[in-house]
Amino acid sequence: MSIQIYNTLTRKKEEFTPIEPGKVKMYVCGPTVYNYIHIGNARPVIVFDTVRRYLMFRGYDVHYVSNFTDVDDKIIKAANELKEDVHTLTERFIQAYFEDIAALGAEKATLHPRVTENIDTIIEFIQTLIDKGYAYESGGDVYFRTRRFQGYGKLSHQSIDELQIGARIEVGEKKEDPLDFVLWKAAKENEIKWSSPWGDGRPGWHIECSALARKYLGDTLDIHAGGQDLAFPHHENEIAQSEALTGKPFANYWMHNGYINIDNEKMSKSLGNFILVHDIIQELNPQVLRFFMLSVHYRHPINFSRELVENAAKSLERLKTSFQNLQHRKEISVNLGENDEKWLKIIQSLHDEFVKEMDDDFNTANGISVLFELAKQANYYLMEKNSSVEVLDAFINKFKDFFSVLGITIEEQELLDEEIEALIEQRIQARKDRNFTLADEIRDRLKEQNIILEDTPQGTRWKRG
RNA sequence: GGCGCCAUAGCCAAGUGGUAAGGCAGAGGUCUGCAAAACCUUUAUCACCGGUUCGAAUCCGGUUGGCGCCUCCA
Repeated sequence: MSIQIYNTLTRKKEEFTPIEPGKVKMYVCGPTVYNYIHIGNARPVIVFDTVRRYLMFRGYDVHYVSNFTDVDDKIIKAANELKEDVHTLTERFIQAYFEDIAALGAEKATLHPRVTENIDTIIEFIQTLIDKGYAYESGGDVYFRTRRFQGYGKLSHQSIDELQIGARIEVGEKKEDPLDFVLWKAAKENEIKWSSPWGDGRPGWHIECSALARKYLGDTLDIHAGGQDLAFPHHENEIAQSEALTGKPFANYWMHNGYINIDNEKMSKSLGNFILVHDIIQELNPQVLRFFMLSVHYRHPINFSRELVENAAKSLERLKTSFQNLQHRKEISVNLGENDEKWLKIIQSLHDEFVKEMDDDFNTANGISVLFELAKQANYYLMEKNSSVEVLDAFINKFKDFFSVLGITIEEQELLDEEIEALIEQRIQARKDRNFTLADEIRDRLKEQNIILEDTPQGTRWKRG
């Protein structure tokens, strides 16, 4: 079996074959760092981190590059408003970005190149496009000659003439054609700038990804990913730039995640309904947010509301409870399992099922349902009188495997302090003495300290509430 | 106008030709000193109309209702 990926380019699921066996070159468009990321930004972070984790789980060596756009109009505007210099501002939000994605359980990319640290590469890229006749300088700006590139529109499946109708034509236009887009922008007064063959200025919006992807991953990527809204024009323009330059396919597989809606409306700056990750994780477990996002297929829209997230939290709780109960049982179990073979077989079949679901275009929703099946089987197993360490470990490790692919952390239970241990012992004795009044009193007291006790045929177990 | 998406139980959500996964919530039950956790039972002819097929939630056509991109945006 092999991994199937839905490719925006062909609008089909295709078998995934990397350029170099065993190695995946993956590029994900990163944030423009002028503010904290919002939960819409968080979706590709979570989704493609999971894709990466799964590819690694399947044995691939994944080279994952994600850029920082650390200079552009919005950044300059924000810096002016805050009376902060551009670099200080972007550095601040880059650090915030790392904190946010860490909370969301996303690993850092293999590389996080910044635009401002790669100006030379970008200038060189632009110059080559000019030399090849794909770009031209005009009044200090440089533009890409869109119509010159055969195949423009192939990603978004738009014909160039239809695009022409929608294209905005600005007053004082310096373009030869409204479809042309800027590669290099001449600096206005008092703006951050770099010198170039075309005068002082800075890179345009789309060029960085083409230049950085090529510099760090080569002419052709295995996977290029980003939000659906980037497909046009951003990714379309990237293809034009890169393929005009190299004459090779820019990326073999294009992946796009769906939007997040708030109360069934698109989250957008103009509607003012966006939620910052930085804020929401103050009141909401970021792991729950991640689980919530993975419970819907990545290409489908997802609706965000407190109610739905709470629902996700309860679902996740069921899995964690099952996992914790396995661990508790292991602490007090005797190695006496009778049907080990049968249980190990069940676990193996669930593993196979998980792989099958995830192989199918990273269907995390179904992957999670396999986790629930694992929990169900684990709960059945815990109903048995005897249990073996081997089977318990097999369950525990399978939970860990699956959670690790999804990027969900199951924190180990912190040990109890001696005082509480003593109380639990005291209660066990009280129950033996059938002194239930005292037993219940102790249980209530511990509950106030957020320690929940549960009595099972194998003994008393505890968990934090 | 062009390109495209969605409509599945009270809620969320898989499933893209063989007779509806999973979770949450609800109801009833089992276990338990009580509780908790768990387990069992229970809740859908898949927006509507027509067609293709031995057979469709799944394919085709149409209708209705949502929505996205085409312009900075994950």
